[in-house]
Amino acid sequence: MTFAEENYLKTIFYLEQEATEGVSTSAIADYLDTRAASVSDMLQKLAKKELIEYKKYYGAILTHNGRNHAILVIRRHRLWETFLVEKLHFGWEEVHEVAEQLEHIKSEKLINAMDKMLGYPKIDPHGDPIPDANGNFTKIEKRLLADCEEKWTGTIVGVKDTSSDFLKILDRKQINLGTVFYILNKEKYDGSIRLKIEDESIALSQKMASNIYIKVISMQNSE
Amino acid sequence: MTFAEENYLKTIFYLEQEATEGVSTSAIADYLDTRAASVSDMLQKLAKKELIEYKKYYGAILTHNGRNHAILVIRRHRLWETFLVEKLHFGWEEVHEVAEQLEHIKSEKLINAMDKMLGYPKIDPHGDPIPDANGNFTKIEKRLLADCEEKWTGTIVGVKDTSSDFLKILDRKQINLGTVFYILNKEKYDGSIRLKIEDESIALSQKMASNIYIKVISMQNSE
DNA sequence: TTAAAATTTTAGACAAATCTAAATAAAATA
DNA sequence: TATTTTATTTAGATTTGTCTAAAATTTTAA
Repeated sequence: MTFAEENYLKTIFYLEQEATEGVSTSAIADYLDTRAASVSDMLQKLAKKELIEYKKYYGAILTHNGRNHAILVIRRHRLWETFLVEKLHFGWEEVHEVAEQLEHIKSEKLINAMDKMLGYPKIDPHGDPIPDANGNFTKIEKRLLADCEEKWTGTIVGVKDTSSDFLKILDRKQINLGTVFYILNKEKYDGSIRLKIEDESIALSQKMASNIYIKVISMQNSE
Repeated sequence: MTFAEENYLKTIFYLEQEATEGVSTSAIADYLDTRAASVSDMLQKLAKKELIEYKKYYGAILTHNGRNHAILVIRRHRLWETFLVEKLHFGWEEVHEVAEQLEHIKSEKLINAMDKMLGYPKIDPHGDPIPDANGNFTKIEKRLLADCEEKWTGTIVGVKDTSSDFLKILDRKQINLGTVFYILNKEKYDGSIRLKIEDESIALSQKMASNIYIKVISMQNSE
């Protein structure tokens, strides 16, 4: 399996989650910053290897084999990201480029040993789930912070309002991509929410909470 | 810089140490298990990039640039090997294949962080020196075990006599490539040597000691 | 429902790295 | 020194992954 093939499988896996039908040639081309013609060639190659099902002009979906391999590449990527942040103290922005290279290193023994060293983490520094050695992982749906309940634990994955004003407020409150929070309290009266982030208590209005995407880590009282 | 180019530079670096003149096409082809024609092509490419000096039918030598890059690749390789053995508890045989892949990961920050995490090691698990961030390393000369003294620590790097009979004896005594030993005692009378290997005491005749190449790790009493 | 626009595929080309087979140069030897 | 052997290079082909330009198909819209 070449680097290029692995990158295509990983991309198709991502895009499949949002697509209703097959993943289109142009969606892949956009994502990988390549030309539709190149994608078309590769899809036929992957289809011949039975890693995807592919009908011309219809798009691609992963086969059982293809999905397994895509999940393996994602497992490698997310474990390396975790290693870089936890053990080598890389910042959020710095990990992606390096993990894009490391995710193609072929050694089952290596990746399972990394997993063990890191204590079998379930979530990577961005809040995305890490597949285990059998390829199982809990799918985490992103939702608005405003739709969460008291005592949940989650991680910030994005914003709806991308205005500089809003981002500045988040910055000031130390809310970044990947920040893990615990919901101390949700006020029924006005929908305002109080979070605990790194042992500090932070208040957010309903309006702010409606503009922050999060992924739920736990819906139980983990304190 | 592609993987292939880096592998050629690394190979030329190794072979230069033994060659008197330029490194020959066929020596590189042998080492990389490839064809002379392929090597010839690549040498011209590397010469055009000013990574080697190359005269037809004469062989190659590294330029300043080429040498620096070769040393960087070797630094990466040996740091990864050290990581695999020290942190992930890989065996001697298992590290090489994986390190061959990892040595091509491009990130200065990554490799320097690994170096720091490992405590800036000077020698890899095979007893080979690890270049520092500036490319400096102490060249370790291989010598015969028979020419060593009491209380030295070293590592096995090769044999002079490659007969199956001799190798069987070494196997039985648990002496392998990479084995680290401490010289407990050297008998002046007959030149016989007693080693400590993994807390076991092993006796070798002068004849055997004259057929084993080692690298000195320490000439001080490290016990 | 037919014409225009957008998407997708095919055809042909290219760079990288390899190969085999043939040509050429260097080294060894008679 | 002339000839044979060995080593090296060149020529031409192949695979992988990409590209541009052109052809084919699907979608959109008049």
